[in-house]
Amino acid sequence: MLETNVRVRFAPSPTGGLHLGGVRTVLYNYLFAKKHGGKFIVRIEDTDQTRFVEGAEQYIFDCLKWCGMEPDESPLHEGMYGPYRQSERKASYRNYAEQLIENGFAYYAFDTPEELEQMRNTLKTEENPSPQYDGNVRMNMKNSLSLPADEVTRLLKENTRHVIRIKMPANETISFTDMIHGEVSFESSLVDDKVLLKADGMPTYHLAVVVDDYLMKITHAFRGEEWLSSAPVHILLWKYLFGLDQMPQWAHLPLILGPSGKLSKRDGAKYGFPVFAMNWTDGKTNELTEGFKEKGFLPEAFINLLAVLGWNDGSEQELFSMDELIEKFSIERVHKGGAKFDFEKAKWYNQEWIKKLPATVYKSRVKEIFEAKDLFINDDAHFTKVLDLVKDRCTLLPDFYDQASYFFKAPSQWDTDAVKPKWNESKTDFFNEFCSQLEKIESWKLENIEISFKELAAEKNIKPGELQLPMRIMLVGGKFGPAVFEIAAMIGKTETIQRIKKALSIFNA
RNA sequence: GCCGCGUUGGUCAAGGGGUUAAGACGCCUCCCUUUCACGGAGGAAUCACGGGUUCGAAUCCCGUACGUGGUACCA
Repeated sequence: MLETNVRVRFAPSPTGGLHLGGVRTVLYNYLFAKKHGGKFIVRIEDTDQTRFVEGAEQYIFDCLKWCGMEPDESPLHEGMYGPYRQSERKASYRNYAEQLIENGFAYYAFDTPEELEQMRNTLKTEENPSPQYDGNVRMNMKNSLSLPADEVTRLLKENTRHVIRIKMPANETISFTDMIHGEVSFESSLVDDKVLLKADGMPTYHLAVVVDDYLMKITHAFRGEEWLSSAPVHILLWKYLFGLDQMPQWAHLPLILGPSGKLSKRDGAKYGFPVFAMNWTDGKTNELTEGFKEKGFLPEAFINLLAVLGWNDGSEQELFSMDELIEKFSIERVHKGGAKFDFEKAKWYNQEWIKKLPATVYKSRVKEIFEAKDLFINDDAHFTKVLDLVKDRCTLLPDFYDQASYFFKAPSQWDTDAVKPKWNESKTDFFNEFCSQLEKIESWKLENIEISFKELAAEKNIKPGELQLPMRIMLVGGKFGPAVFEIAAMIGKTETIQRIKKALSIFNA
């Protein structure tokens, strides 16, 4: 393998949100490039103006940035092989298409959309619901193969709308070696004469990938498995245009599936999990599709869970940082079969990464969540301490609000059902006296509070355990959170006493 | 319909002729903790089916079923 000049590319069309499968395709490209000291290129495939969506390109770059996968070359950082948007390379494609015609590998086709539809309708049968424009029908259509030469010249001269189609050979077995699937082969007679250049002069994907991969010196082409069926067209184009020896090595990545079949935006709404990397709002319908970021995922976790959805290094390791992935990734170990996305497991990865990373890494994001709920933080160091204290209990970033807001704000509701059944006067008495004891503590530390609490409990002959739960409810409002004395130590003397007194009045009301 | 690709517990998966068929998520039980988690110890649950080949098949071959992608002047 040529390690020195590996060049891979991610080639999205700017038509909407970036979903799981897309991010994983980027990731595998990125990992492969970094592992081999190569370049990771992003090329925007915007050859279909009808599907162009405002803002979609910027959105893609935002997602890549959030994930920590910055391209070496892209429309934003042009390298030596620009431009990096296919719409801006329009001029270069036609020559290649015409070169194919000259060599007998392609032809002009003048059929109108209506004529194409008519052909499909008349040829359609139950056994063949979607007839192709292929070797069987092309001589009955309007193209430079079926029409007399002078007629073709005339049509061309009159600027008749036309496309250029590849002429699939009659009986040829087209095969290639996929880095994941191994040897894959197709019969040329079963593949249709795909359009290469559209009537508006734009190339289709088929022509554009081949030409651009060549021009951009792409060495390895990784893409979703949905492309496997059209691979024979690409192989042929490489053979006709640049030579098979120049062709990149292909890898067709397995699909990521949803709970019931293929993963769709709908699944997200239906099962309550994100499918896009980041929030995406459809410009036309104004419909918002939630992203992993906004759901409260850490990019480290998102990358990790995507990496192992269809790949593993053969060991028992489950948690990988980006650097470890770069070190250990190998395209050959990518699975052949599609994998069903499991949100429960995805959450587990996030929880693991929250535990693993120091709170300083994600503190600003948690702070934003707090602020969105009108809880403002002024002491950052203290905030970090609190987050580190409660992070074992959080799976998604918004969980921090439930797990930590009471450190900054006294509870306004109390789980009285948890205390009332066993509440009595002697306990009221205890807590009243405990408050006076607390007043006397000079060094407000966890141990001192706990000692004071236990000594008083012994004196009053009450089991400390029976008092801890009420105390917890007093301080946090519910049955959750870290050790009570830890909480008391954290919120301070005055606040602790205030909360106990307030709760006492509620419990005894 | 045709073509391509796939198929190890519910999910992600290791293993690729001889294994008690790893591990993880989820689920259940117990321990820790008089909160909730974390952590720890256990448990239930699997080689899609049918034929071959072989002393021996989850592993190799062939069928079938199922899933998935393509079958556009979309990518």
